[in-house]
Amino acid sequence: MSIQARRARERAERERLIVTAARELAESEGWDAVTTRRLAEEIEYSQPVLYSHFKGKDAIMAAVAVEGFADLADELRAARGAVADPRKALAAVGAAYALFAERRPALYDAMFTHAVDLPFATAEAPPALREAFGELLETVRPLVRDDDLETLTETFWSGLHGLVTLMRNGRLRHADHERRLALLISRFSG
Amino acid sequence: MSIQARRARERAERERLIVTAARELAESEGWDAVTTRRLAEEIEYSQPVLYSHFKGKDAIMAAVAVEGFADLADELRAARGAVADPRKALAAVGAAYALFAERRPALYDAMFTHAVDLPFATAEAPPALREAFGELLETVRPLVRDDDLETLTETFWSGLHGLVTLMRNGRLRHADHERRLALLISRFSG
DNA sequence: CTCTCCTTGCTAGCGCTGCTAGATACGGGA
DNA sequence: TCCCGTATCTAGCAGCGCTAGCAAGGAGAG
Repeated sequence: MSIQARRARERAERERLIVTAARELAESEGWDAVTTRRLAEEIEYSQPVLYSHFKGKDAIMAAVAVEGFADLADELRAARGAVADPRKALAAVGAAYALFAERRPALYDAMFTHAVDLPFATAEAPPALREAFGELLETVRPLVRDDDLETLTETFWSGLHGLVTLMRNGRLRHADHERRLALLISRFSG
Repeated sequence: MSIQARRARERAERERLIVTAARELAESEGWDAVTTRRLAEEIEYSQPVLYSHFKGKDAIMAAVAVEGFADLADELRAARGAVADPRKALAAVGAAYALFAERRPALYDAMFTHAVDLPFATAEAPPALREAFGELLETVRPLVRDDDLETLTETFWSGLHGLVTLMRNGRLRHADHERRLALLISRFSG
């Protein structure tokens, strides 16, 4: 029994190793550099080992994305907890969100641009995803009057997501980033 | 002289053929189906011909994206022109934007998800891109007091873009799409 | 302690991708 | 009619995600 336990443990460790390697490689050289051959070399195993852990490359990226959502949730929670006033909390969380996307573009891409088949707005969504959205939800809650909390949060989130993605693709003037962010937050503070 | 003119004309026609084929193939079967071999077969020429017109596949996608921006500009202009009241115009343009993204997802992807190296918020941006943004700008203009027209337009645009992209990737509950759109517009109408 | 079996990871290769070098055929100008 | 430049094609390269089938290792039975 304990032999199987050890094997299961080692397997789990190697799975974490794969996800971590994929994430670090993507963050340092971009997702184009994350090929199955390169990834296999990085973890010092052969290619087919990857497929004994994940269905395919997409599944590895999805696993990285889930990690990303956990990180995002952490950062949003920290930002929200640091400020007492609800309006300032909204601003802090919005800024934290934008900063996350700016500092970890590859991770953000995995979370939103790739990994489309990750279940999200359903009951089967991984806990990390629900948690990240939950942080936004709790930030918006004190500011909403009616019962449209979820809808309002989704809309605010869309605003943030639009800002950071258009920004990253050079669609917006780089200089006015802070002003756009402040403007978005002000429109959702009332 | 006229021989060269004819040749140049034929060349231009074939270039249009390539872009149109790429666009139709992407819209009917998705961008994954748009391979250089498939595209060559579609236009009834060999693969290398594509490279005598465009630097690579990305350049073809960028050309499709520019066409997309022209289409988007047309639809936004029509929506804006159909309504006199500025607030209703904002709603109409916002709805037209969302409808464009919903009805032509492959085209929207080419414009925003792919074709990242397309110059946008600079002087070198293709006219179609400036025109599409200009439509949003003119829609927002009557509603703005201060001199933050560009920043406000960019922020509103980000909101729309965020809504449609998160929506398309299953990140938002499908049912409340209209309410989110209305909410975004209301926040930018005041 | 030895033998057997099963698990585990490897080598090799398939069909595809974007892209290009070199050969070929075609058509205008002398 | 011949020549030459251009335009186009055939064939192939390196790399991709993924997998079939083989070899080696350790666990369990006698």
